[in-house]
Amino acid sequence: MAARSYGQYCGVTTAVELVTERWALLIIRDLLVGPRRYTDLKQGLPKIPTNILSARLKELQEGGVIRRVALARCGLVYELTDYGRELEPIVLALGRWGFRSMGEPKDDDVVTADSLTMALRTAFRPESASAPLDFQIRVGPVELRGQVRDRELTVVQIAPPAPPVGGSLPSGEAELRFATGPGIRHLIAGTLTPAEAVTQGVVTIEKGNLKLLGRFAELFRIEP
Amino acid sequence: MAARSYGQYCGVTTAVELVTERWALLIIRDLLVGPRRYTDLKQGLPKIPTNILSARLKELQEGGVIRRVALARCGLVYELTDYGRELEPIVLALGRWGFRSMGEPKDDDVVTADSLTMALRTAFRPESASAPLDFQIRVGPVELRGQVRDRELTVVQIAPPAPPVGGSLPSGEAELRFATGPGIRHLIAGTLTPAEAVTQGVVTIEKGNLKLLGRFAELFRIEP
DNA sequence: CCGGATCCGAATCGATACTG
DNA sequence: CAGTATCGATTCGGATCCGG
Repeated sequence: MAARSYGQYCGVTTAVELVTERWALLIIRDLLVGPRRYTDLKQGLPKIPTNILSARLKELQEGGVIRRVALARCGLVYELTDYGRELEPIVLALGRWGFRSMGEPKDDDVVTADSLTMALRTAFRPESASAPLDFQIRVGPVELRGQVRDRELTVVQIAPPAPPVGGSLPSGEAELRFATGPGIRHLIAGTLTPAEAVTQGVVTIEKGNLKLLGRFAELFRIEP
Repeated sequence: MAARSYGQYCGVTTAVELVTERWALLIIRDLLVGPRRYTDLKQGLPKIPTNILSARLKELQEGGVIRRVALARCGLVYELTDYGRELEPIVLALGRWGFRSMGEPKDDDVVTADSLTMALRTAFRPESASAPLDFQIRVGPVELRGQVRDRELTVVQIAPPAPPVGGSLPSGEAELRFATGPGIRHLIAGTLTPAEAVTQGVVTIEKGNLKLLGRFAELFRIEP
């Protein structure tokens, strides 16, 4: 199992050995949203083979990046250690960087709740978040509730059938609710105005108006 | 060749597909120091198979991360594109993060000029660099000249036999010159004082004094 | 259903040899 | 110098199976 060594004594190399093996950073991405059980991770990473998931979880534990915790009569969860959580700015920066290389999605590409949550976090610009905003975004079956307060973003995942586990839904209704798809990236990139996004069907406003969508587009942006 | 897809439409996933395949980030690390020819990369990454180096260089070009440039009658070099250079803060952050997990070096671990250059960059703290410093550090056969001016660090590699290619050596002599080994990480981590490092043989001062080594230790630090 | 372990074919990687 | 070619060693992917 021991990762084949790169044979260098160097911090970058050590980090690379710890977290860049196949699937490892995506596991970390999902754990940055919150603790997850084995099955959650498997669902959030539909294409990961179970033996690889097992192996990575084991390696990440040995590396001190994640921890396996038994919840009181609620099963097991994996969560990031403090050390692992320090990867957050790195993963967010990678997401921002990679965003600019996203082409069109392939046919079987999926958007998961965790990946969309992290995508919102990567695109969030605190410096533009002087005013609060409550919104709800839906991409396929994934629905998220976002709340911006005091230049901070909170995202809660809305489970399709049951109410959310753990965290409580922010009280009150979202001012803005919209459905969208892959084309949302043009709004985030600034290559489509909110008005264009709506007229071209990239975004469908279910509640609220263009002005609120404009606020959203100011808050979440990754420029080239 | 085609990297097996992770099947997710997400910026983090895109970045992971572009730069986390085996050896890719180490190639990028070395190119962050400067343009390198194929043979330079091969020497700086002694354990990389040549077919993998070829494959990665090809993939990174296709991803727009690096570029292949023909130098006027001087052969070919690979260099980062502007897009690729934006990975610099990410690689530096990864190096800082990984530093804290570096144990003792394995027997066949090497320290290369490029890895040591980047290590200095990862550990450099501009906020502590109010005063200038000229130093020269040697680890095994690798010798580097560092210059701190206006809270900025410049590192030049000193080739063992011939004078450095391209950049010119900073004029004047270094105030501080020392030889060291893997144990230097204890000085960087702050778990060894400069005095202890010298008395324990971790650092051998060849020119300058303990006070100057103390300045070095303030400038280059990664705390737990 | 949760949390994996096992097995096996396919793809990738590593080491070496070789070439324009 | 700048890579290709080859081939055995590893790892990955997909499916199945198992204990609680």
